[in-house]
Amino acid sequence: MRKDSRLSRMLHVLIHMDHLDGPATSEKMATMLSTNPVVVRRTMAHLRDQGYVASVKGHGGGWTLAVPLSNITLLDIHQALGDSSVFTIGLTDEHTNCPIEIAVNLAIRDAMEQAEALLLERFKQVTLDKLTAGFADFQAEHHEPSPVE
Amino acid sequence: MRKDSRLSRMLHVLIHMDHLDGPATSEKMATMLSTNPVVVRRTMAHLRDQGYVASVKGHGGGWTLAVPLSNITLLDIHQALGDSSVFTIGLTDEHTNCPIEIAVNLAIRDAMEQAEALLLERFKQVTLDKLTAGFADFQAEHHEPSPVE
DNA sequence: AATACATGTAACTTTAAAAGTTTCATGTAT
DNA sequence: ATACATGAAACTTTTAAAGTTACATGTATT
Repeated sequence: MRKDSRLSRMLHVLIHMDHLDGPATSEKMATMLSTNPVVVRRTMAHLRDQGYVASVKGHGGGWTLAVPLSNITLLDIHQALGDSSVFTIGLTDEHTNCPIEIAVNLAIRDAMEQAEALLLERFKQVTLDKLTAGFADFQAEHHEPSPVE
Repeated sequence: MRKDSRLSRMLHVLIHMDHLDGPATSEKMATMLSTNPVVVRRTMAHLRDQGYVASVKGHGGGWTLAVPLSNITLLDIHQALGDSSVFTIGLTDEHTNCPIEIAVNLAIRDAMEQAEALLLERFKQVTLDKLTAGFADFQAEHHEPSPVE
């Protein structure tokens, strides 16, 4: 089953973006993520729709953070990507009238809902600025002026 | 992403098997699950390998429970199916040397491990006999003698 | 105005793992 | 001998993310 690595990728680039002065192009982000610019634009579009980043077309354009990292949680990004089911485990036909099947699905669903609630709660507790808080290097480089172009 | 419905399906048939006198054939189980006998045998093979069910070839053969439902938990079956990752969320290249990517993956992995631990703990607390404990009907029918063939 | 650059988007193909299918070998009561 | 049932190999199908190709749209720069 193919894994959804969008959350991991987006968090990665968002933090890098915070270390840049100018906008980041899809091309550069794609190189950073070992992927394609179209995949980057497609995924970043979700974050733009929720107001976390902004995009500018044309020469000198690209993507910039619209909100400080301290105001963005893992949950925010997870939900911005469209909170599809986080589990590979699925239930069988939910329109069944077999009491056994209903009882089985109820038990599995209950456990999954509790686990998902915990996952989202953990995601909610972490803002993006905290992820690299342990790395003094990154905090020092943070917003350091540098020549562009 | 295609969901893994094996756990749901196997729990369903295991409980039905407990209500039967003779062995259940892959054919009958497939009909019950709206699928194919080969899919049933392939999945049931995992449970047989772990000793939860037994299979008998030839005329009058089929599948039978090898352990009482009260001795089987959801976790047992989940693990018997091969405890692959329960999340659709994946991490990016784990062999990276980018500190940001490492920090991001660490945070996501940490949350997922906690959530998975809770899921498995919930699975562990439920034995299969408890799933239909609320249905007096099923308990009454339980092991009732009935003519076969 | 022409050009180079960058996003926006449509319309595909590829990928991975469960699920589904076909076919036949093997084993076992009657 | 026969009918029945599992075991297993060797496929195809399914699903959504990922990857790709191609082009339209918009915007600084010269």
